[in-house]
Amino acid sequence: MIKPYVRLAEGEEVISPLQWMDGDVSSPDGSASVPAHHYGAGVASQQNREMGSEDAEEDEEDADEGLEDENESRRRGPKKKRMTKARQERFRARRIKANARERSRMHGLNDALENLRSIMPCHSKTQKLSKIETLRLARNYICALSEALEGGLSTESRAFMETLCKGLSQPTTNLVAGCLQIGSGSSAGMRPEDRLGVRPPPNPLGGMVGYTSPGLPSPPYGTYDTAHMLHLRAMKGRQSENHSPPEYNAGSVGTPPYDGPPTPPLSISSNMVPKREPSPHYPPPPHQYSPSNVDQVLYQTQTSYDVHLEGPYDSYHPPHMVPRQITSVYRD
DNA sequence: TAGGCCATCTGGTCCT
DNA sequence: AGGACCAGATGGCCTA
Repeated sequence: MIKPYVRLAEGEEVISPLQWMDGDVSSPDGSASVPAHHYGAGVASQQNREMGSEDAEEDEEDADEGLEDENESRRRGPKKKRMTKARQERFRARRIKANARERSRMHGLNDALENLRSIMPCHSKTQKLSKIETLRLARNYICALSEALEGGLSTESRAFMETLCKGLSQPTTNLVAGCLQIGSGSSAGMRPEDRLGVRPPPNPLGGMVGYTSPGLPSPPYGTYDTAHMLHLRAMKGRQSENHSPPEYNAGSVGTPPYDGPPTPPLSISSNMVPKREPSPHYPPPPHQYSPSNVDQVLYQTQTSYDVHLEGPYDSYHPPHMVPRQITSVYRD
């Protein structure tokens, strides 16, 4: 199937769906006619409504003409300019340019997000964090590092991990936990391009082989929130040191207290321990590769989330979202 | 099939 | 007038 949205290479010409609709070109990728609606965004319908074919527009104009004249004397403000053909052309050209700019703006935004992903404590090219999770993790990372810098938190502590994982979906939490676990372990068997980038915090739990608990609470659903604990700790720290990160200053002006998404609490006891039969992807056949920490982490990430949630998934983070294409990590 | 994520188009608003 | 930014709408892709 043809992908309607393809990020163009530099210098590649952007073909507008407007041109497309006019039948100027066959399709963006040069292939045979792809329906205009493949450009999404209700483009076809919206365009028909707002710009549409010249004929449709002229007809509409004619139809509105009477009404306009009738109301013209009563209406305030500048007189609406008649949509001449020339104006339509200009409008169309402007719209096409604006679309291109918007595309490139969004690409720039995505590039920046990609840069952000690349410096996250858990970075993998094969398992991309979603935009929202990237931002949340970044925020947590900054907070965690701030606390570490200010001496209030060891990068090897559970609290660091908790701060890092606060408000993240469980799959992302698993991934982060797994990455931190790998940090002190070997990366044998990993492809360079797939290596999970592990930054400052080494294994927060002292290099345990079987990472069984990220140190997150496991209360009954809805009765406990790590944010509370962090908040309390921060409050306590502020009393003694008075230099908590802004986020934890309850009465601080500016950044409001962070209300994480309604992610169900995590289960300490079983968060990273698969409880069901191994997936067909793990352990791997010996002739393909030998199991490594990465495999275990990926396997755990794949298999743990659907058995450890104690409450309903929040609507933003169903368990399947974050570990995308995870099974393809070692496939050629 | 549902739901999340994503890219894109679009019109509105603000600014230069 | 035109560009940047934003949010809403829409439809495709992907996974469970």
